[in-house]
Amino acid sequence: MRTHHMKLAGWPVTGHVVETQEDLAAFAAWTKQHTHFGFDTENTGLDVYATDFRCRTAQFSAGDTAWLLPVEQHPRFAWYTARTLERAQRLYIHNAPYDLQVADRHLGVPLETLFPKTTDTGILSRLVDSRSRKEGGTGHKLEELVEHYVDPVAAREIKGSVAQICKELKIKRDDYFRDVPLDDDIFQMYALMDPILAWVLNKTLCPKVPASATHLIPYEHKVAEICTKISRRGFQLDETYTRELATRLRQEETYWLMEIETEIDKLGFLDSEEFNPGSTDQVAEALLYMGHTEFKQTKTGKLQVDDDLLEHLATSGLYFARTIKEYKKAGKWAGTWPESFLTNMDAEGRCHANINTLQARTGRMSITGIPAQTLPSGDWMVRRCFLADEGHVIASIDYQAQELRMAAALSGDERMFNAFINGEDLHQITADAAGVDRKIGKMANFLVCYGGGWKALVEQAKVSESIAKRTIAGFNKAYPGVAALAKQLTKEAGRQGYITTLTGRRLYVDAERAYSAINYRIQSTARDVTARGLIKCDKAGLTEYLRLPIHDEVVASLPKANAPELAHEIGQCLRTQIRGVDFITDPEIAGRSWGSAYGADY
DNA sequence: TCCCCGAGCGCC
DNA sequence: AAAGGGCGCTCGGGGA
Repeated sequence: MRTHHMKLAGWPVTGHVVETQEDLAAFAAWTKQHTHFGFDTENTGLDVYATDFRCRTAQFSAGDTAWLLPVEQHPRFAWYTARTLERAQRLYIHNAPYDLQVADRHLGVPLETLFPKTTDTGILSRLVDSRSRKEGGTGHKLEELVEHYVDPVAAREIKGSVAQICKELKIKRDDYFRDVPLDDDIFQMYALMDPILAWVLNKTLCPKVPASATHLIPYEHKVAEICTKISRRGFQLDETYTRELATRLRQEETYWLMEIETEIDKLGFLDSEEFNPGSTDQVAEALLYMGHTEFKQTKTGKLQVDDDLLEHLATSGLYFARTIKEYKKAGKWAGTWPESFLTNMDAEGRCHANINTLQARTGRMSITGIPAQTLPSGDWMVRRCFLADEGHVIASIDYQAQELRMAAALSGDERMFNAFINGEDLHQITADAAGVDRKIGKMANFLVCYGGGWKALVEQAKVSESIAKRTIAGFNKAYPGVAALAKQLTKEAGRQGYITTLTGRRLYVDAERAYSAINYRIQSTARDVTARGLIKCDKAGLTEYLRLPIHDEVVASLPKANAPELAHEIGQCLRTQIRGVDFITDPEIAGRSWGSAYGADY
């Protein structure tokens, strides 16, 4: 057994390392004295479902003492880890979905056993302040939180120690954790400190959760548990189709690259070998040479070359603009979607999206790994990559106008409220109030909920300044309650620096953008509508069918035979009422692939 | 060489 | 009066 003596915020902390099987007796004796543990694992990587993933070590803490077990060295170390996890009454973990998926898949202790007794300090920190470092918050990484709340020096030393070694050895951080020998002192101290920090952060953060939000603590843990179960199940990839799609897009990219070279050669002023069509700067330069001078500027003063401009130039006959547009699109699509799906796929051909249940500053979820929330919806070719399970079909259950209904519920605006009750066309109402097309009325409706003004409408709807002003004024006339709410929340945000949502969540609002407050309240409360729906689905035993939550929509894989009933049941679970406004859902059943919900045959 | 940022674009 | 909100990912480019 090896023992490390360390310091945290001036206090001594002790870390013990199990080195041989004989050391296990001392570890077991220690665990018998405690019921609550900080917990953490070190592993070969971040993708728990990768075929070469291994759990390397497990660490427990109680108060100022921690233990490390070299799980990868002997099954008995893994066995003791699993028994300790099962026996614990309470676990404190930073970013529990990760470590609990490790325990589930690699230590044989299911999520269902551990999540109900876990406190995730990541969740606590987001309830205290949802903002990232960049947005002026504390951030949510372990090191960031420790630096802010516990001990800046220790935070820097811990983080710095590994960073420095990586620099010396000229390796990446990921490689270090995969390859470092488990008897390395620096590694051991780093690993031992983490569960101690989780323990300390729990103590520190709990009392800082605003009173209005304390009831969200168990709720957010339930939401995280459900989403972790969804991640664990994964979404079946159609590997053959996905490979073909990736290949085809790369071929298109190559074709357009050759077309670009031809165009550049024709010009004769640039070397086509040197020209990089992926560089916005160089494309702008080429366009200048071609005599186009009508550029907008980006906020750093560069010439703006976006889709709008290229499309405009292409339709007015400039083939070069077309080639750039198509080249960029093919490459971007290949790399962002099918190729990334194939990289993320596990041995059974399933993709495990990483669902961050409280990622956005409004509490909205985000999905990383496979960027499932950003798949093109105007075209089925990318969504076609994902399949319902064998014998299943895809179902999509989404809320009807979730955010606009939330605007009605939160503002209590009579006209908007009645429009939903009577099934009137909200977009037409705005349009009529301003004397514009329905399409523009619709844009204005969303824009106001996003805190936007007439200038944004000019950009988006391509209308004149006066029409845009008239439309926004029309909205305010049609729905005065929404305008009043926006004003009231802006004032509230300016006065106290934050707003509180209907569910009690505290959201800080930047003083210089206080007008965002209404959007924050709408978006955040809408997020909670979906999250509460997920909890109802879980209680009804439907989680095994869920594949992805996407803001105001849930995607599911349902057994073909009773897909309609199950889709209806999910829809009923998601449905809710707020202040008399009904949040109704549209269950839709498609075919085997997700693409079939967007027009694909299969 | 690595890391961070801006620009651009996909979604709700 | 005016103010478009929230994400993730890719690439190129500049600085360390």
